[in-house]
Amino acid sequence: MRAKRVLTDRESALPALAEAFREHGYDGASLAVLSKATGLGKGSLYNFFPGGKEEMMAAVLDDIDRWFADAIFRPLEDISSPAKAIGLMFDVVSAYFQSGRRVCIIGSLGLNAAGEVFAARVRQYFARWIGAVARCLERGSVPPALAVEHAEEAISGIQGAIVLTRALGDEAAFARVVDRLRSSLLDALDRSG
Amino acid sequence: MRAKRVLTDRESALPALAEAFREHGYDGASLAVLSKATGLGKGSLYNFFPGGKEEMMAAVLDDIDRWFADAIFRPLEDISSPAKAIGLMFDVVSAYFQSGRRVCIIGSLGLNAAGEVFAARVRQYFARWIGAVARCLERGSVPPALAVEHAEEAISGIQGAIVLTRALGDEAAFARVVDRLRSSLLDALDRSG
DNA sequence: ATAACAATGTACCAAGCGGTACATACGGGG
DNA sequence: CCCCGTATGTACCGCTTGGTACATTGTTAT
Repeated sequence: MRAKRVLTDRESALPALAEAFREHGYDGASLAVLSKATGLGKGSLYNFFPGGKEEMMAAVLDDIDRWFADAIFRPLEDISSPAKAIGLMFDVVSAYFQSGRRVCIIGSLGLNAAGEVFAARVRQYFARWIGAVARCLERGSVPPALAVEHAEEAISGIQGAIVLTRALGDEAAFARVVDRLRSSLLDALDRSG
Repeated sequence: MRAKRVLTDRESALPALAEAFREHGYDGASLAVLSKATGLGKGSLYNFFPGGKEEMMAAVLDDIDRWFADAIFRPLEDISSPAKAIGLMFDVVSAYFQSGRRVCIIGSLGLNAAGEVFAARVRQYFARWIGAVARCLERGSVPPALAVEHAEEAISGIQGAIVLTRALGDEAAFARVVDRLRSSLLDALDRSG
């Protein structure tokens, strides 16, 4: 049994790390915070992540990438009906961001200098997401240029909805904005299909 | 000459402080950063802002509030043509955020735990902005409920455009998203007027 | 039972943090 | 010209930071 020889592996610490980075940002998430969030001492943390904070954040980003690929990008390709795929995406995203209470780590990384180290990953995350949505719209006969524009509108709009919801402390605002985005994309599919 | 008796007053330090907070966030903007950004030593900084970092940020927020009231909210009320007022707002906002290169301090304050102290101001900033846009749309005969929804769409969309633009490092994305928002609001005015 | 090794807690480090104290430099009003 | 309050640089404070070192534990294979 080589695989499960350890009681705790770094994988199982990722969700707690992600939540800590989410709530405090990269700067604000001190090792004390990360230690309390995971229940792991500094010794264990540095055993699993020899590269320190930066490696922890990198692992969290990898985890998020994997999750998005599975839960968002792949369905956008696989589901035969583009309208259904888009609708599902908004549902899944709303749940993931807990109607805007939960911050998008990657989006907020791009906002200040602390995240510059991860700039390439941040860019790739958004580019992949926009690309996936645009390709899905194209499958629904939306012209390529218009598809990209709608995809940008959607991803940008979701990020804005998170900012607005956190600022107002009003989850209903998230629902309103996201529903409007959903309608806009579905309308585009209707008109083109 | 009572007014100009001092060589440097706290007012003149505000732009540099704002830029520092903008680029590094509240946590990331250490006193060393703020000192270098303003060219003032710690002595002077604490002479002007006895309350330390928190008072500096509060002063910056006051300054921003004042600027928005003058450059955004008042024109939204005063300009007789709602369509012109909305168009101007998007122009002014695009310039202010430098097509998305510049972060919205207040929006990003809401995103992590460091900004919790300022939660009330953050909420007020967004509520006022949405209110001003909504009232302007109502002046153009857009029904109240729809006006609020469009106003939310605009403010939320602008915040999202900033996030997206910073993430992609692509100012053109900001222009595309914001133009789309502008059209959406002007269309609503057209349909209702 | 024991050897080998991963996992962990603790002590420690230099550097940086926000903030304070204070002696000095400065400049306008008497 | 001097005086007094403001402005400023510097030294310093206690504390936290990210990170390291290491001795100890716990587990597993032999």
